[in-house]
Amino acid sequence: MKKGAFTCGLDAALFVLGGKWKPLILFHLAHGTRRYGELRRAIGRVSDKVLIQQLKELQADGIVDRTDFGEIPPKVEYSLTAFGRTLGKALVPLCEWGTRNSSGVEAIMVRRKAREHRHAA
Amino acid sequence: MKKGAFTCGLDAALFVLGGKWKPLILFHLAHGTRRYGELRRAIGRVSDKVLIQQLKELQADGIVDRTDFGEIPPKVEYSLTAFGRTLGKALVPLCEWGTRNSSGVEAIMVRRKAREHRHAA
DNA sequence: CTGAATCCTTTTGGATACTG
DNA sequence: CAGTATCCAAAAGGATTCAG
Repeated sequence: MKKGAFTCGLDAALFVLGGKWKPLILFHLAHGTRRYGELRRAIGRVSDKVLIQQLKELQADGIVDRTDFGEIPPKVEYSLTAFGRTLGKALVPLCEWGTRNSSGVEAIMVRRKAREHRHAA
Repeated sequence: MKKGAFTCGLDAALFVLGGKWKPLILFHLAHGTRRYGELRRAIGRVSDKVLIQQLKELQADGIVDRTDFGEIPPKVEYSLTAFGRTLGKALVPLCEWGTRNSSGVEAIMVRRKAREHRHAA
């Protein structure tokens, strides 16, 4: 490894869970194994394409496990690998921060939308 | 507040630091006040436009403070607000995860590039 | 039910040149 | 030094449709 690819560990972590829905996937799988449709409904408004794509990446990256029961009708379960669980744990404080400051963050969201709106005018 | 805008705190936190360089900005400012050019050099390969844009958002969101000394030549300093520091702290475990698993993450990066390359062929 | 394939829109980031 | 303005390329996400 000739060069440090990342300036800090944060970069490395964010590189792994870059993708709009990955953190949410981690969050839901941290609570247990989920079937595909189950996961999709839990996350809500996300397209199959994107969900599948991100699940595949997480799988290729060794974060999630995919178990295909090879049956008809199809049944596939997703869960976290041991590695994935360590990442999930590192995510907890951030999750707690968001929970503690949820009202503050929602205020931020409102202000951002207001700014965008002004800019659109 | 009729609806929970976020399914979990994680979403809220990620909403705030969404943007390629924001985590890195947090990281560098967590170690102290920085002048604009200083920050830019610390981060490395980032354009003025994007850095300024993200700094402005972080400022509008109450994460960073901007102090313009109103002098010639221009001198502007950036630092974290108290709120920003709490977010910085929540980021630490993730940073540590990345550091502990840096080699693993670099391996992931290599494999991803290999996949992209294969796909390009 | 799980997922692949295609097309399309939006968003994001970057290069460059210019200003007080 | 610390930005601003414009233009542009790339990537990411989403809608829809189809298949085993």
